[in-house]
Amino acid sequence: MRLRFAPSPTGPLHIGGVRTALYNYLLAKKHGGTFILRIEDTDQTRYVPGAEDYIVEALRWCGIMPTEGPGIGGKHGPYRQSERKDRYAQYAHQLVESGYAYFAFDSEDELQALQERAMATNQTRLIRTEGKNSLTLSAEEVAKRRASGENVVIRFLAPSDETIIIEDLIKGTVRFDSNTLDDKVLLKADGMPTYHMANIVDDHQMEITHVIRGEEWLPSTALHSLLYRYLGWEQPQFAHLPLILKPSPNAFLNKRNIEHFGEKFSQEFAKKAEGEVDAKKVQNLMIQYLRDFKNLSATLKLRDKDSNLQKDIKSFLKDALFGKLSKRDGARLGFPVFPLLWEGNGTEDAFAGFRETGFEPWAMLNFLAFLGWNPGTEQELFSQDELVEAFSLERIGKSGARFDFEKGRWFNQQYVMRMDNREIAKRLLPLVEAKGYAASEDFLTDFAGLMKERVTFFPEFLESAAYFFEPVNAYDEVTIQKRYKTENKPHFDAISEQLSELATFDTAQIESTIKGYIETNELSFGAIFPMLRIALSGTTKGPDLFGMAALLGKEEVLNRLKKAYATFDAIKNEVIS
RNA sequence: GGCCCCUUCGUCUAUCGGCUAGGACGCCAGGUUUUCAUCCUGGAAAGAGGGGUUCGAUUCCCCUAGGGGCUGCCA
Repeated sequence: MRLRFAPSPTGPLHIGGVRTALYNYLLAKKHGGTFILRIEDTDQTRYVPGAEDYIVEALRWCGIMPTEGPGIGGKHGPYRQSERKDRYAQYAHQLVESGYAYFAFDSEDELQALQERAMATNQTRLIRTEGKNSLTLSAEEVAKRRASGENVVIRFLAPSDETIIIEDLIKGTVRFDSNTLDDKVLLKADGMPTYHMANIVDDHQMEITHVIRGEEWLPSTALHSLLYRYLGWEQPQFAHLPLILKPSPNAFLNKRNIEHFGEKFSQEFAKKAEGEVDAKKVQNLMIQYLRDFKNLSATLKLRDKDSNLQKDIKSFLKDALFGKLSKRDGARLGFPVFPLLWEGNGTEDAFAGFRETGFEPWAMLNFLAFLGWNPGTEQELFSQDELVEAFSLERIGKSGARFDFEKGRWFNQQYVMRMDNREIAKRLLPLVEAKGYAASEDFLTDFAGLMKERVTFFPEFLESAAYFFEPVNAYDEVTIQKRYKTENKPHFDAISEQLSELATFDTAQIESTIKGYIETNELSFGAIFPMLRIALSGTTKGPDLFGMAALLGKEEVLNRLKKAYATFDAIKNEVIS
């Protein structure tokens, strides 16, 4: 079994691509097959420097590295299509010779006119019958045009009156009427193949047995199947994955934020619109539509009585709110749609990454795996090995799955909570150093034990518990004003005193000391605990008070208590005066 | 416009003709707890509509509607 992931280096690899790579990887791994990376860079105009490196780095971070690919090696290389350029032309010409393809010489303008007319009149063969090509021109003319080196492409000659049947491993039997197929370009004027040609040749030569790819390829699979047949090659098995869709609008739209989104969308609309637009009017209309967020798709339906502006706005909102998950959605909705940060050129082209957000790679993959697949059991958390074992194509669903970032958060939280404390400590070390803090691995291990149930993403360890690494710089004044009583000051001093006398400053000792003091003096926990907590951390939120104190250490605790009580009085006095 | 795919709670989904329609995220309520979080218990929440087939349809078929994709010398 040989499977390939074949992205195009036109930008960062997005999350849908990662899922496709994952499914390919899982299936290969499960059946002892080979997982191959192939770079589909046949469009020189869309090549983006750094994109290929990004793809490889992303796969590496995810832990789903191919065993054949560019920079990796393998017997079926090279693995960049630009480096296999020579291989494609001969097959395109072979198809011409065997009558399954033809030369075409149409100019860009002619072609566009033909395509528009074809669409308007539902004809699929206009380019063939009315264009300039080796079917309509004389042999001399064709020879002359080919010799002159003018704009020549090779087009597929779609057959008539055939039914093409694809047995898709996910979608089942899919039928196409060959009369609805148009004559796709196979070999471009620059000598490069199109995706269709390159993909067939490479999959054949690389002995790919299973093509697992996004559903957007399903319509062109009829063409691919025909190409295999006409070239006399056995075709691989196909499996077309359901798409990952944008989050449901009513998952993030609510009464409070429609103004915000109205403003955001109207700015985007203005940027896209040509000519002047009445910004205020656009924004108001958008908000009006958005207000009906519970049945937006009905609201956004175009009506005859709508003005052109209304229609434009509705179309814009429909594109922005429905359909395939796109790179823009991340910035719009505040979550990453790429595995790694992509810096690009300027802010418009920069995108956040799951890695930088603090995701564990396998948590992200576990989350992505469930977007379109499920094991049929109630298990949701899978180790890498378990997922390889459980995965199968049969359990991939047919319908598109909406991206739900909240669920993604939950997956990561589960991973963090289950992670070994020392493992967390090791991962925290570089983050700690980057912040300029000093902490040992042992300290961080205990710290992880205290904090991991309170954290969703790694950076939060340091953000929500910075007080373990630096002095408390702000106290929760509201709570102090409410709960702190100056007359309890002697008690706090006495607690400090008792703590200072502890020989072993551990969680149990600290707990029994403080609790013992409260009980013997008939105080309430509520009068003491919150104040101690604020004294040590500045906030009422946080891990177990005694564990926190133990980790901080006796000296630090006594210092913090001393400093805090002085400040508490000042805060309390401020309020009174 | 044409072609193709899809349709169970807000979201991800289970169900392969017998269903009081199950689970998870999120939400709400309660409990445990020194706070927060975790954890536990409970709750609201779904089979797009219409026809068939069948003793029986969420499950099979058809139509309609809705959603999605493709329709590029992009992949």
